[in-house]
Amino acid sequence: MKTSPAPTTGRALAKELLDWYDRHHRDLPWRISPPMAARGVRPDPYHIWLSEVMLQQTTVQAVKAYFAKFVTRWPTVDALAAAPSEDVMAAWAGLGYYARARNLKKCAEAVASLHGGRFPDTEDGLRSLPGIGDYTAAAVAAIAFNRPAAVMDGNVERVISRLYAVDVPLPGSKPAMKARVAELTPSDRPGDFAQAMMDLGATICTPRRPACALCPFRRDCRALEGDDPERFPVKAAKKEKPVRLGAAFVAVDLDGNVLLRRRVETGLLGGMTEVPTTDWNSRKDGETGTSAAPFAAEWKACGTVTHVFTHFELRLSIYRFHGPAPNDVRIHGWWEDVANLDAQALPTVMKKAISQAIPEAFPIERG
DNA sequence: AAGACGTGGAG
DNA sequence: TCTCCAAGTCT
Repeated sequence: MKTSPAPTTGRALAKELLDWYDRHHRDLPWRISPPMAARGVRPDPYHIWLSEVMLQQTTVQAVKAYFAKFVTRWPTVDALAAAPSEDVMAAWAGLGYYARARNLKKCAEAVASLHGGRFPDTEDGLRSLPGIGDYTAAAVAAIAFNRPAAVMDGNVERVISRLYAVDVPLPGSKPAMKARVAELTPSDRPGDFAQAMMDLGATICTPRRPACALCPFRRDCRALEGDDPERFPVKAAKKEKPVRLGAAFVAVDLDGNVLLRRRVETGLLGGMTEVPTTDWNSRKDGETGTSAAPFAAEWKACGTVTHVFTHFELRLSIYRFHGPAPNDVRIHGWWEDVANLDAQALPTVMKKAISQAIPEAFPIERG
């Protein structure tokens, strides 16, 4: 039988965590580490904002290369604001959730034109910008501007739900948990506290097999006391993914150009580039045929591509055409040199479709 | 307020 | 193979 943990004040918990962070923080490209911060070095709000948007529902590992690419190409928010949208979308291609890229551009333009190139330094000011929600507003306010904002992301939800053994399922428990975070957040180093909570969730208080023996909260954690930390956070059950079917048409002309189109600005893969496809629906496989092709020709079936999106699974039948480019008025879009496909705003599912039809199109990415 | 919205890595 | 999920936001 375990004894109850000694009652620990929020202030003491915060100190435990910050001490842990000083020794075990991760070094990340956009982060000013505690030793540097102690010398008065401050983070670049542009870097913090850019990284936070990229990190929404995305792993640190995936973000690193994109972050480096963006800050090299667009070193300031003004530079990003001045960039063509197509360039930004192409640079974002592969990272997913493309509304983030559209809003990134809009936000940069707003900061450049409405705020003279400087980010607002309050939660409310940040929250009003495109693509900045509760989490990102609090994170940028705390990390970039040292405001005592309560930062709660998936990591913090996990840490808090375990620390207090929260039985109410997410997302219903969110407001109560955010109140807990607000209690704990110190006025002294709120940015480091937020980053420490997230590092703790990412490296110690992990979804599976948490390393509780190494946790600065191990003496205070109600979930550990109950002996089953993995039970938290409690979440609502998720639905199963429907399957949708469609066909994609990869046309290559005699000069080695591929027919591409731009998708509409909103919705799935909005504003990104694609090869012509049918609608994606639940009709039986093979029913589509080539009647929906962008032009009448000898389309050759060359297999299928499966791609899993967040809320459905897509099975695309791939068709290939090679021959003279038809002069067909129904074709909207453009013919792009195969050698130039890497510079296009092609989402992963479209790269898969093109690779299936013409394997030499993306030689480096073939595995 | 519940569903739309991508992708790739880990176990 | 398959399930989960990673620093959420918008409508």
